Amino acid sequence: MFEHMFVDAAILHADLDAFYASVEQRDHPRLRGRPVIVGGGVVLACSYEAKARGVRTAMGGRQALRLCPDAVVVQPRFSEYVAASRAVFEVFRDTTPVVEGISIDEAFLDVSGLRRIAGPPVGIAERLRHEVRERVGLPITVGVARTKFLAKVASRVAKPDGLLLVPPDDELGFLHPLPVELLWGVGPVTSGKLRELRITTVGHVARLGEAALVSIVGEAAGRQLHALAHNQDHRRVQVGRRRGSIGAQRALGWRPHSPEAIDAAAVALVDRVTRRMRKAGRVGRTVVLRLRFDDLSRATRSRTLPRATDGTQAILGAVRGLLAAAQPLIAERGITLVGISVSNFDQHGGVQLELPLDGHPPVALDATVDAVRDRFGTTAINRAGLLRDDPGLVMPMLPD
DNA sequence: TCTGGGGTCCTAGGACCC
DNA sequence: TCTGGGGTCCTAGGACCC
Repeated sequence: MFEHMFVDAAILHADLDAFYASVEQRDHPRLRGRPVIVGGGVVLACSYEAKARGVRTAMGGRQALRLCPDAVVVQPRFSEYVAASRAVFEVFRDTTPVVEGISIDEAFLDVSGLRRIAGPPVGIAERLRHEVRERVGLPITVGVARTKFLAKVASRVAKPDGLLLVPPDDELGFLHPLPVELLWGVGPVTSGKLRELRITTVGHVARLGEAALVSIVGEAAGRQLHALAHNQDHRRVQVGRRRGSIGAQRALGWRPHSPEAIDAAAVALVDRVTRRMRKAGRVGRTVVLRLRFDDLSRATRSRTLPRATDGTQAILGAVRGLLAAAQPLIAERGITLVGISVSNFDQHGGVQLELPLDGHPPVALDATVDAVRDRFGTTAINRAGLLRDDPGLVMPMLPD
């Protein structure tokens, strides 16, 4: 009985292929079939024709053109990408209400409950790919599996423009031969550590004890790697997760910068971030200043305010204080990038529900709370309170 | 003319509290 | 003379992800 529930679980990981570059190829037929690089100074995205020549995201534009001299370089059009993303997410939500967006071009979909009305998951995935192609004109790869992790790995293996089901009866057979780099949380550093120890496949990781892994990569990462390598992943697809920070940054280039120029950049960043906060209805307490220097070293300086705010002046004040404190560092190393972010969000800038008491039995209240959780994430509501003197019921959104 | 612009999560030490 | 156990919050840094 219980087993049955897990066997039936079906998760889709849907991931647009070379997203920005595909939008450009869609909108400009002359780019189709050609190596396309989006972004000049640095490669923001590249088409599969460019990838085949060794071009990679985040690569310097110079190096990219050396590898692929006939590439077409186009300037990014972010508003077009946002519009395309919205259209794709509409297709996702037409497929199932349980959609967890991961980024502009990627989401998990839980289709477990849809078998009766929509058929087996692979069919749903096929139709999803078809719909995205028809309605938005973009190629998308879908991984289908019983867990998030397997679905994500499947889409990576199936790229580009593919579909792959991890058969529930041979998950380990699929997983263990794969390179360790496909495990979540294994980047260049961890990969290096593991490869030095001749641990190159997921199967090798699975043969290690948890304690050994923890001693190599640390507590949390070690536990996670151990679990994933043993195909344990109980995370659910979460609807409506809210982000925990809002930030902006700007590269300044290599020439020296006067304090006034740095301050002007900071003012612009604070303005951008606080506008986004007000639009999103978020107020935050922790302000982080991020710096990068001539020698590529980095530093962060942070300050936590006594109360949450989205006010330009309050946050600018904090940023200026942090900048002043970092002045010796800036003078010594030379600054090439400045960024800020605000986190530690309070919720009462967000959502407040007021319900009349009359005719609202606890069941209706629960349903409302669940609806808000679905919309704003499971941590959006942490306490519900009854205010006696108030004509209605007020549920403040409090932090954990 | 050597690297963008977003984010998440974890670790570790210090201050402080019970 | 010698040192427990548990917790929270803040700061700084780092790894990783898209």
